[in-house]
Amino acid sequence: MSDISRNGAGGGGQAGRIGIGLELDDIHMKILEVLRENGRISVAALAERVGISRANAYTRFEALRADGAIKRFTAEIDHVRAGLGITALIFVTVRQQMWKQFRAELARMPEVEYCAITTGQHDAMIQVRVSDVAAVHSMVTDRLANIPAVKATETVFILDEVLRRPYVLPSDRDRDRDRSRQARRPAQDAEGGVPLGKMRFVGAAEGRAALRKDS
Amino acid sequence: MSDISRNGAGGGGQAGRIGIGLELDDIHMKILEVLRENGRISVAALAERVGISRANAYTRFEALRADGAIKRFTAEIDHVRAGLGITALIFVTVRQQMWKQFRAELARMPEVEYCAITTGQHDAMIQVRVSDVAAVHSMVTDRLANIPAVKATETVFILDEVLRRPYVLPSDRDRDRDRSRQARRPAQDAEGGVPLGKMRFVGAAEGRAALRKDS
DNA sequence: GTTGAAATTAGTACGAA
DNA sequence: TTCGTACTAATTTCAAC
Repeated sequence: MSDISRNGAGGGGQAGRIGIGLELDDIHMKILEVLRENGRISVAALAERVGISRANAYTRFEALRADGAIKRFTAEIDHVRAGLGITALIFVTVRQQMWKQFRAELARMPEVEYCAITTGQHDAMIQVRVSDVAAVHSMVTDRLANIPAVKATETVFILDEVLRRPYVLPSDRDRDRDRSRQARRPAQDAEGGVPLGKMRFVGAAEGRAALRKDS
Repeated sequence: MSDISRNGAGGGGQAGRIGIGLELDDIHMKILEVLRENGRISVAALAERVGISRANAYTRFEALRADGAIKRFTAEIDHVRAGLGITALIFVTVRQQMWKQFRAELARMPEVEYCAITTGQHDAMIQVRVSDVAAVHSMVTDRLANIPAVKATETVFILDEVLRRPYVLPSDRDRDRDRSRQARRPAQDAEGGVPLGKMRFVGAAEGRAALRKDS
């Protein structure tokens, strides 16, 4: 329930994969598509929606679960209704060689919903859900500041969550690419190249690349 | 499937709520707790785990769904296994009075998994999942840069996802507060106050507060 | 809000294509 | 592998308490 890095969920991609697992074909993808929208659908209904037999659906369903392609099923909760109306992002600069401690402390903070290690100015981004702004303040100044591993933080509040897709899959991209061929390419070609404003890519700070796994 | 702001998911809290809906008691919370960990559990098993009768569980389950406290059930997919090994965060500065266009364009980008409007230096943060780094580059320079509403972007890569909780609930905080009373308070009191390093809170830029809903 | 029994549906096993 | 079917177990609905 805490450390999901063993699933290779990080951006690196080459971490923690022993063997390929199963090859995912189009039908597997279709199954994932249905399941991400409706995690409680019965396997029978699932079979019908993707156009395979019930027995086949059970086999594939189990295979996807066993392989880890499906990590778990979950209910999406409305945080406001549940009493957690405030969401904040805290960008954390972590002292080198103290990641392990930082991760351990994170696990002890139930208000942390998500934490990712990033490139750029800061080392990690954590998303917290709390009941009021005071709780954010206390979270940052009392709890995070007390962790030796934490060098500095920067906090922003989330004013609105515009979009949350259950899970993005490659098939979405394909659909989009098809759309792009008809509608979007012309617009790009008309400009004769890639337009650029103030687009910044921010690389990793210092020698952090080697520290990815429990350093 | 796209705009979740009507659920009042934003940090503001006072947005979009017509009436209170149902009062959530401890048992409701327990149900949510179980369901966020195992979205496919049968209602019968759920009833047993929270210590109520099946009929009661069915009633409450339906009520939570109808009320919107449970927004949907979903399967968590391993993006790497599904072919999307790269995750990036793109911080976007949006031209004022063009939020509507920005949101519309977002909906057309299937690789965007999450988008939140934030306070601070940038106006929005979007999380994208793609198959390779080139796709991030093309996403930023070709697609985002082509949107007039986008003034500037800043991109960081996610190296590792340390933690993802299905959903944070207030009961977690309670449990934590109990733990704190025994273990954590002394440490704080011993220091005689709130310690402070380089902790920054970043407020909203310009006059963005008024623009929260479809401006 | 609970229990128990009927109706429905889900999950499993296995032979055939 | 996949499909179809028959079998068994479980879930959901609905009744009375």
